[in-house]
Order: sequence, then C-alpha cells, then structure tokens
Amino acid sequence: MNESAKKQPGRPRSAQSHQAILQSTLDLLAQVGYERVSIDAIATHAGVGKTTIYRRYRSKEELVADAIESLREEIEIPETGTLWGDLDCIIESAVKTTLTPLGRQILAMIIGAASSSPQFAQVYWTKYLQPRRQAFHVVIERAKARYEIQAETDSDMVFDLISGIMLYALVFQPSNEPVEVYIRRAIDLILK
Amino acid sequence: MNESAKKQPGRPRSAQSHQAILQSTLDLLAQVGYERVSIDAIATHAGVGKTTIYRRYRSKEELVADAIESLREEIEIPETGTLWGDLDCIIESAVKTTLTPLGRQILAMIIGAASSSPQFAQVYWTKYLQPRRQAFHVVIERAKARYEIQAETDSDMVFDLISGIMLYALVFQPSNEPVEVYIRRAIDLILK
Amino acid sequence: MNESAKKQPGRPRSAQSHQAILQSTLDLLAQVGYERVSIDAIATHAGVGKTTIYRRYRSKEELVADAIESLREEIEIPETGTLWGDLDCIIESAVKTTLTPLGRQILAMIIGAASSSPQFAQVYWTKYLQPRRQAFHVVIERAKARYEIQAETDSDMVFDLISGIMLYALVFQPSNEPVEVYIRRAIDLILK
Amino acid sequence: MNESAKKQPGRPRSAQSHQAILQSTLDLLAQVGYERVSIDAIATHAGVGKTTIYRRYRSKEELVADAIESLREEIEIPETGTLWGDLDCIIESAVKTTLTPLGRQILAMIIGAASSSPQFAQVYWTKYLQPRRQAFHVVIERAKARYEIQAETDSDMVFDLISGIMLYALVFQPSNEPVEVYIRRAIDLILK
DNA sequence: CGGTAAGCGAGACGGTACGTCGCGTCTTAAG
DNA sequence: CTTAAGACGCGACGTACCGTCTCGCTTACCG
Repeated sequence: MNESAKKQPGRPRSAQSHQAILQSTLDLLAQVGYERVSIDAIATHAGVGKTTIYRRYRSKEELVADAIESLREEIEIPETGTLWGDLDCIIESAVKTTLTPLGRQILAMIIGAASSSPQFAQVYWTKYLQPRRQAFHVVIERAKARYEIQAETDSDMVFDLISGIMLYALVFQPSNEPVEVYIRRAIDLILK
Repeated sequence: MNESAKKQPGRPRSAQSHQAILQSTLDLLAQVGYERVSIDAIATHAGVGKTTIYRRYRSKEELVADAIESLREEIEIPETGTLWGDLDCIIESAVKTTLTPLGRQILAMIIGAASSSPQFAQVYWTKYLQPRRQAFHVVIERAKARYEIQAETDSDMVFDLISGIMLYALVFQPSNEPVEVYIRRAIDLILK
Repeated sequence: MNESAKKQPGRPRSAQSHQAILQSTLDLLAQVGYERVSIDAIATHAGVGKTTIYRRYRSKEELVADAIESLREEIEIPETGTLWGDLDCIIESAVKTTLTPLGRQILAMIIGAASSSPQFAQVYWTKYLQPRRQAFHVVIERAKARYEIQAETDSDMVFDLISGIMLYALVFQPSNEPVEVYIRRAIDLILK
Repeated sequence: MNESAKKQPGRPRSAQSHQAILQSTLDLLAQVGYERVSIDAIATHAGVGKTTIYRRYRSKEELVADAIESLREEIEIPETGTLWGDLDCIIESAVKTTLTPLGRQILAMIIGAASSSPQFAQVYWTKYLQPRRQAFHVVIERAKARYEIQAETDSDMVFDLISGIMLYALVFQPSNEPVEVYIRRAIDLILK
C-alpha cells in the first residue's frame, strides 16, 4: 500500500520526544506567553536537546503553530432539540477553549502573524473555524426546520458575527457581565 | 499661563527628536512588525541616540503605545441625515485606519499584550473605542428619532458587534467580497 | 598459532572501511587541521557511518593518532660512505616528512596533547623518534670509526639538537635560507 | 600630538573589563587548556558579558593570542661577568616561563596556528623570540671580548639551537635529568 | 543451509559551545 | 541637563559537533 512509508533509513524520530516537545510548548506558552517562551526552556522542560526541536521546526513560530495544531479537538454538533440549547453548548465550548491564557496567546499569535504571513491565519481559518462554521450551519438549518428562526437567515454571517463578538469580548471585556451572558445577549440581538 | 513650563534648567527636550522617534517607530512598525522592530533600529532611523528614546519611554511597549496614540485622529460624528449615510462614513473611516499593515500590527500587539498586561488593552479601549462607541450612540439615537430603527435597540451592543466583525474580518478574511461590503451586510443583518 | 583470531562470530570488520577512514582522516587533517576536522566529515568523506568509526576508536584523538601511526614508513639507515652523505639523506628524509601541512598538524597535535596527556607525546617519542635516534647513533658510530668526528661525541644529544632545531625551524622559519641549508649549517656548527 | 587619540565619541571601553578578560583567559587557559576553555566561562569568570569579549576579539584564537601577548615580561640582559653565569640566568628564565601548563598551552597553540595562519607564529617570533635573540647576541659578544669563546661563533644560530632543544625537551622529555641540566649539557656541546 | 550474531549506513538523540543580536542601563564629550 | 555615540551585562537565538543510541540491512560462521 503506502510503499514510501517505511523506506527511510536511519533511526526514526522519537514520537515520545515529539509529544514531550509539544506538551512543554503548550505548558510554557500558557504560563509565560509567546514572547517569553525560549526554545531552551522548552527543550529543558521536555527533557530534550535543542537540536531535537530544531530538527523538526525551523523556528519558534513553526513549533508553536504545530503545538496549537496538535490540541485541536473534535468538533461535535450539539443536538439538544432547541436552538438555544444548541447555541448554549456552542458558546460554552467556545468560551472554554478560548478564554484561557493559552487561548489568548494563540489568538494573539495568529493575529500577529497574520500581518506578515497571511497563510498562518489561513491555516487557523481552514482547520479551526471553517469546520465549526459548518457545524453551526447544521444547527441553524435544524432551527429553520423547526420554524424557530426565519428561513432566510444567513448562517455563515451569524457565525462570523458571533465569532467576531467573542474575539472582541475576549480582548476588550466591554461589559461587566460574565462573558457567556454577554455573548448570549449578542446572539439574541442578532437573531432578533 | 503655564508658569511651570519654562522653569526647569538645562537644555529642553527636542520636540524635533520626539517627532522623529514617533514617526520612525510607526514606519518600522508597519514595515517589519512589532516583534522585529529594534530600539536600535528606531534610534538609527530617527537619527537619534538610544538615550533620547529611553528618557521618554521605559520600554518598547510604551514607545509603541505612544506612537500609536499619536496618530489617533479626531473622532467626528457624521451627520448625513440618514442612518446608512452615517454608517457608511463610520465604516469607511474604520476600515481605512485598520486595514493597513500598521493597523494590523497595532491590533496584534494589543491582543498579545492583553493577555499578560490587561491594562494595555484597557488603554486602547478607553482612549480609542469608548469615544467611538459614544459617537456611534449619537448616530443611533438620531436614527431612532427619525424612526429609522426600533427605539429599544442597544446601541452599545450593536457597536460591539460591528467592531467584533471588523476585527474578525480583518484577521480571517472570511469572504471574497471587499471588506466594506461584507461589513455593510453584517450591519444590515444586525439592524434587521 | 593465533587460535583465537578466527573464532569470533558475526560479520568481520571491513578492512576497506578501515582504510577509507584512515585515508579520509589524513586527507581532512592536512586540509583543515586537527581542530576543524569533524568525525561527521570524516565519516561522510569516507562513505562510512559514524558508528563504524566509533566502534574502532573512542575519540577523535585516538582516531587521528592511529591515522598518523598508519603512515609511519620504514626507517632506513643510510650508508653513503661519508658522514655528510649520510646526514644529507637523514635531513632530506626528515624535512620531506615534516615540512608538509600534515606534518605540521601532527606536530601541533602532539605538542598540544602533550600538555594534557603526556603519554600521547610519549607514543610519538617511542614509535617515531627513538628508532631514528638509534639509526642516527649508527651513522655517528660509523663516522667515529672513519675518524670523521671525535670519539667522545654524544650522538643522542646531537640527534636531539638536530631534531630541536628542525622543530624550531619548522615553526618559526628563523632564516631566509631554505630549511635544508639552514639545518645543514646548524649541524655543521654542532659537529664543529 | 596624537590628534586622533581622544576623538572617538561614545563611552570608552572599560580598561577594567579588558584586564579582567585577559586575566580570566590566562587563568582558565592554564587550568583546563586551550580546547576546553569556553568564551562563556571566560566571560562569567571575568564578570563580563560575552558581548564585551566579542567586541574586542573576533574569536577565541584572537583573544588567547592577545592574552598571551599581555603577559610578555621585560627582557633583561644578564651581566654576571662570566658567560656561564649569564647563560644560567637565561636558561632559568626561559625554563621558568615555558615549563608551565600555560607555557605549554601557548606553544601548542602557536604551533597549531602556525600551520593555518603563519603570521600567528610570526608575531610570536617578532615580539618574543627576536628580542631575546638580540639580548643573547649581546651576551655572546661580551664573552667573545672576554675570549671565553671563539670570535667566529654565530650567536643567532646558537640561540636558535638552544631554543630548539628547549622546545624539543619541553615536548618530549628526552632525558631523565632535570630540564635545566639537560639544556646546560646541550649548550656545552654547542659551545664546545 | 538456515540461524545467529556482529558489522554496516544512516541518521536521530541529549548535550555543550559557538558567535550574533537585541534589550535596557551606563558613561563619555559636546552642545 | 539633554543629546549622539556607543560600551556594558544579560540572555535568547539558531548552528555545528560531540559521542551515544536505534533502525533495517548485510555478511560470515557454525551447527
């Protein structure tokens, strides 16, 4: 079958080291932030030589990007029977993954890199946001079928608005309410 | 009037150097991004000693923050007579200032810093967003008076949604349309 | 006789690789000097894995020592019939083997190592200098028998003086004459 | 006078750091040898940043060369009244400075470098050996005036022979006698 | 003649030192 | 008392070798 897979000579790269590197990267990233993580620190924390990191990644950016990649969990489409039940699931899940030190750092990095290397943000868009947008589409279609919302609602735009307000709330905390409540209010306004 | 102004002895600080520093900071910020600007480079580019920078700012962050501050233009509340006329002005102005390399860098910086030092984002919120939110409030109130939109519309939440979708669009370019058109569609959805 | 020689099982070590390693070591040693030779480079140049080198030698020092060992040619005692005929042969041979990039590197290495590990120089002394000293002794004894020089001449000391001046000339080039001429003048002075 | 001397702007290089660097270099050089000294270690030992070293020297070689330079003491021409009195002074002084770990390391380095960059040995020759050769010339001339040795003796060649045998003795320890005694015997043979 | 044990090439591994760069501070002389 | 210049201590960067450790193969011998 995959005839090229097992052909390369020499000692194979250690999956264990690989995992340790990614985990340490995420740990330290959450602790001290992107700027202040040093490759040396990651290597030490992972019990690994710097070489082993640089063999896999050309730079801190690449390493961090892959570390973030690695923790992308499965998207599951909630099905509670009501629109707001589904939405609450989505909000909770999104808030949970984004409203952490690590989440903030990742977003900051993506936005920062987006300027110099747009494909970086593109990856995040393709791998992370796009699938959720589609899951959201399903939720909205179901709600339309139940006549909970108008048939002409543009689910993509609604998703983008929700993502936008979450990004915004994350950075600026525009309200004194808990984020979840604020988000729910916003969605309420969008969906009338 | 300001009797204390001319009191301190010695050579006064050069306003010319000050300006050169800010301009160079913005130039290089737009060119290479926050991370890769070096104080040395700014000093050289501005024809100024590093001392002169560090006398005014304690760190790169402070310098960059002030440089960004310095280009904040006056907020003017548009008054075209119709809600959409006003909104178009607001959108155009916002897009114009944000959709540039410099704009992106600034946002990236704010979001990045927001994680480690929240007061950084707070400054941006207070000095930049808050006034615009208030201006937006005026525009919405006028529209309410003209019965263009419902009286119970929460102008702050609408503003946040718009800001959010702009932030989001800026980073992820979720659509193939020009940003302005996309934003306008979004606002349309919000205001029904 | 050597009943243990052919007993060990498994694949025997490749004499071809062995030779390639030694040759590559000497080549690179002459090209870039002891410090800058890397085992990796030797392995690559010899078309051999690093393992194959480290199975034979514990360190770069050992490898280089053996490589040098390997090129030690037979000492032949010249017999031209006159003292100076013999001496000329000795000088020419010595100059020829020492006044090359490789020769210099080897000497440098020996002297360098002599400080940290005296047995290194001792090996060179025992294996290289001692036999020549004895050959020289024969030449001198013959000259004494021919009454060309005084009977009480200490051949060892003369040999050491000659070796010393050659070492010295090699490093410092104290004269504008060709080395051979300079050496001959020195010997002349020693033997009156 | 020296019109160019005091013109350069900026903070002058710290003579104190300079001294600390040289001293630490010599200390560590004597302790662990050229190969095993690390710039980091020198910097730490000297209480100095690596930058400060690299601002002055491009490489370890350059640094070490200058450190060695720095400890060159004054040459004084002995005047005991007899040739052998003078010679004993010279021998003792030479042995004292060369027969130390540091002395050996220095010689090793010079010889090693001589191969790749001959001007390195040339410096040592010009700055160290040449002056001693001249001092030695004076000693020999005085002995000639006292009719202690033949008038046609070539003092340079004698000096070179002595230097050579010392270099040789230093590296190979060809005899069981103390070095001073061995050297004295050698000189005796040269001068008949 | 097929098993077994060492050798082989390739190359990844945990380290150490390298030489460079940027930080924010300090020290000059010049204004 | 500020300025331009630039040295300072520090610490991270990414590279190059070190000597060790797997890998999946030969390659020879021995039972």
